[in-house]
Amino acid sequence: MTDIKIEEKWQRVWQESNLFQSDPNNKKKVYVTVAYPYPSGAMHVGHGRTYTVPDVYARFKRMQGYNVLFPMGWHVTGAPVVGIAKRIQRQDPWTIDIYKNIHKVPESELAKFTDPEYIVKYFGEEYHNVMTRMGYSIDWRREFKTLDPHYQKFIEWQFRKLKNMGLVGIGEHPVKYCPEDQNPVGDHDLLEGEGVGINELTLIKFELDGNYLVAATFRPETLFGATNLWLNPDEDYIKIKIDDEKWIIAKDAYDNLTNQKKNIEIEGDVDASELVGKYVKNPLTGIEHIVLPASFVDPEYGTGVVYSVPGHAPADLIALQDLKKNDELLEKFGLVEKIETIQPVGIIKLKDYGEIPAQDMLDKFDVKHQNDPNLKEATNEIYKLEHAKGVMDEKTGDYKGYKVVDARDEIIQLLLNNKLGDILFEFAERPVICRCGTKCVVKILEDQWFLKYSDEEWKELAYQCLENMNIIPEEIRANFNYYIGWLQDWACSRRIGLGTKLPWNTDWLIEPLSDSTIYMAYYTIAKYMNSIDPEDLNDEFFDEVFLDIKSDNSSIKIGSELTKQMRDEFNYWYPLDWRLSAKDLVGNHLSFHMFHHSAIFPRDKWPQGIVVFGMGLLEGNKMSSSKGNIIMLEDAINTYGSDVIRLFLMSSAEPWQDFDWRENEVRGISKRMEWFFEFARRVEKIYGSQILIMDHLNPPSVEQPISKWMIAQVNMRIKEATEALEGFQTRKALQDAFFLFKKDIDHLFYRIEHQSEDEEAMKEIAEVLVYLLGVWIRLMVPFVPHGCEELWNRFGGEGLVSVTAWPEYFAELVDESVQKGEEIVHGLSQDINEIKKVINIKPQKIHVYVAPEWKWKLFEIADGIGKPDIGKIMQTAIKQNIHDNKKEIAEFAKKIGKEMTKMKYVGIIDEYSILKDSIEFLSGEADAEIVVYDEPSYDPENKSRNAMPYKPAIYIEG
RNA sequence: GCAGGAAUACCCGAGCGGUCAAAGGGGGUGGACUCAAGAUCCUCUGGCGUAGGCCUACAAGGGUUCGAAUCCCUUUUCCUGCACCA
Repeated sequence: MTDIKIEEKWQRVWQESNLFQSDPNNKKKVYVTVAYPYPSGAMHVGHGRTYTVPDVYARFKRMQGYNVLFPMGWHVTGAPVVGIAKRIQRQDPWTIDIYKNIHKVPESELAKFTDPEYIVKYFGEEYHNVMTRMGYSIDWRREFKTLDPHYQKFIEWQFRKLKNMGLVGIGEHPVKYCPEDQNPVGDHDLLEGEGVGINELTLIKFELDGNYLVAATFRPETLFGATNLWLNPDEDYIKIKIDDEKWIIAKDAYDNLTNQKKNIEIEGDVDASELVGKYVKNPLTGIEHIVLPASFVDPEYGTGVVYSVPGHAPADLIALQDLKKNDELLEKFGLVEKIETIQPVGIIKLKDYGEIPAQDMLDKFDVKHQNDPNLKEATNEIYKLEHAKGVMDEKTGDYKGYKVVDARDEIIQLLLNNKLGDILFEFAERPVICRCGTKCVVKILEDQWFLKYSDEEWKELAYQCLENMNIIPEEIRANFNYYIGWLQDWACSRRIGLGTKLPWNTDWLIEPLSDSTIYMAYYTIAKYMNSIDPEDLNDEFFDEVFLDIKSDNSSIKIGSELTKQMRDEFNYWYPLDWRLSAKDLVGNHLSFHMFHHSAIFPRDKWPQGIVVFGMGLLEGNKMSSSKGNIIMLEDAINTYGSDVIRLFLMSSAEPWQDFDWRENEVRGISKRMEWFFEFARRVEKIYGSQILIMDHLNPPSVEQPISKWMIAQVNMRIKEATEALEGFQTRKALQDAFFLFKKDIDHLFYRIEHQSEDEEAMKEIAEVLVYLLGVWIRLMVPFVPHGCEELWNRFGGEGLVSVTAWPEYFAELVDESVQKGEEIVHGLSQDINEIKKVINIKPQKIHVYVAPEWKWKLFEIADGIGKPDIGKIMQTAIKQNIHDNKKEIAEFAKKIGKEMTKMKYVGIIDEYSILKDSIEFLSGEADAEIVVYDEPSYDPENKSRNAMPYKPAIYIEG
């Protein structure tokens, strides 16, 4: 690893020389941002990856000569730390344990964590420190917190703007809610019921003596097939007064209802048994239905009142059948005669099913009784089928021929318009339990403010924004398209948490995903804010800076010179070139990013590109701080040094893929990096005197094939790595710039081992090595900045390598025939070894024959034809009269048919001299004398006929 | 359920019509070096083979093509998101 002292030294040098403070100038700019962190805990290695990627890119672009802006801020708005502070306050052992042992917060600091703002301040500073220790090239002058008053002015401006454009609305909204905490809850607040959705049920009012038995249903269209109501006589029911109506519902259903309806009062208990046997009126058909007892009715679900459609609901049908068999119960409620007349009614036609589809489902799933577990599946199946394919039949009057979905929508409207029904929200699954242990309910929040992402014109702008963006990886584009279409109105106001107040209604806070959509614009002027009174930041000011909207000078309180400077700076950096964020933010943050930019800014300021991150794993398992399955970045730095961590994180997966932190592989990377530094020492030794790297930035001119080969490889690696980095492919870039580069060098050393005493040859090699070293240091700077800075300094590099030019790539040096030549030598050596292994003899002498000229010609002909068309190859060859022996041509042409597709033809190569040149190496490898022939003057077994271009023939003498 | 994506050798992963028995890393094997361990370097890591070859392979099945891990269809399995958590 790079010594931590050395890393710190360079970090100091960078900061002191203001290397990463970027201001507008004449150069071309690149502006890259990554999602600012929500600092509610310490930074772990997953965060390390997230912030290293933009740093690598920023460093790369800086070396290419761009003026690069890479800023950072802290997203401290939101509710989580409020909850954390509360839990710390009440000494919750689980929370205290995590903060003490996982986040390593000292006791004295922990005491202050009862203040949520202190928590984000504490971890904001910790992030800043760790980011500095990681060597990130951030312009810290632009650092801010989202609670800074200046930023809040910016957010207020943004929201007023959106509201004036008619893109903010007000309405009702159902949420998961904890009655104990009196707060909406998110998935992370739950002990149980994560990811459970909220369904919308229709309430149907069945009149009974001036009261209503109110049933909840997903399928109001089945009202036409209703035969009776179900109550559970074992449960408690109550009468409530709601507005002017009296409803009868289960007692357990009250909690949910009371959070969704206004003006509710409990009037008293109702004995369900007394209702059994009475008749209620169907609000849609006017038909009277009897109330019957059923044990399957769950008093907590819906209203605890169910209307029965035995024709289409398997549960109702089986319950009815059970009841008919239950003489005891029938006796008890005096239902014996009344029940006889109740028969299922089919009202929805379904292909391949009979008159009573519910019966078919009972049979299909073999449901035995109303508490049978298979019942749920039967219900789901028929629901899906009828929803998708069902058609209303003649018993449904006006709705005859309607598709189920359409009939349902119309019936809901009809019921609501005539006050015959209502809406109730309910969890799709239960239980949903808050961390405090309380059962959650669905609550309707009123006066909820929305961002109207459903607005068609706004969507259109977002689509256009997307269309002109670079998306990495490109496959994610389809997701964006989908999400932009799918997004509905987004509740953007909250009661709880830290944040900016809604400017027109200060009872509400702006929700955190909504206050972080265009803040990249704010970075461009953030460095000016120290000298500005936030109260002077009015809308006219922001309009002028960000939108070039001029207003009369009197309304802007900032000096016109300064205002202009900020406007120019914004116009210089914007549009944003790259936005980096996590994969799970595609459907919200990143999409909002496009929505808001496209609404507020003119087209030339719309964002240009997005890079999406994958997740982090630890030894194959998901990282999770709550489960303690996590490695803190600071600990990792102390163990390995930040260069190793950067190199590991960038090489183990591409940014958008999941990476896996494996201790074993991190150690492997550490060794590899050591090799890199060791290489520098080796070069120094071979070179023999002080290296002045500035004199070797360009490739030396060389004679030996192996030197030429090495220089070709280096330039190829430069090209590949550069292209990879342009597309944020850090892993591929490192494959080329590091792993394959190292392999090439290994090969070089291996190949020249035998000539280490040859002074003349080694002099040339030394030149090559010093050139290699200079290239390699520069290629590695974005990944391993500290170590490279140190090497650059040691070998007389001018200035800081962090701002030295990226290595140049010389296309003309990537000579395919040079590369092919080395491939031939290597391939020959492998072939010899393979034959040795197969024939199992100790060779005395190995004879090598290169292909005669006519074979090369034939190869060229075949290459020109392009297809393995033997006939055509033959014809052309004979016409050109390349060889006398037609039989040999035929034989060889056949061989070519097979071989030509297997190798890349790069033209004629002087194999003879290449092999001659490599005899020492080859005989060392084969452990035998090697003789190379351009004519087969000695060939007792006629092996020379096997010779092919790029594949010399071999004869091994035992 | 809806939407998007993925399936490659012991593991992670590259490859996206011929140069593929398939890059690179990890792990394993044998060897060099060493008193030894470690580190480092080299070899091998589907099967068979007394001449560089052959056979079987890239989830399964089918198809297009002179030729498919790569293109098309079907099936199976897995992952991610689905709204108020940033």
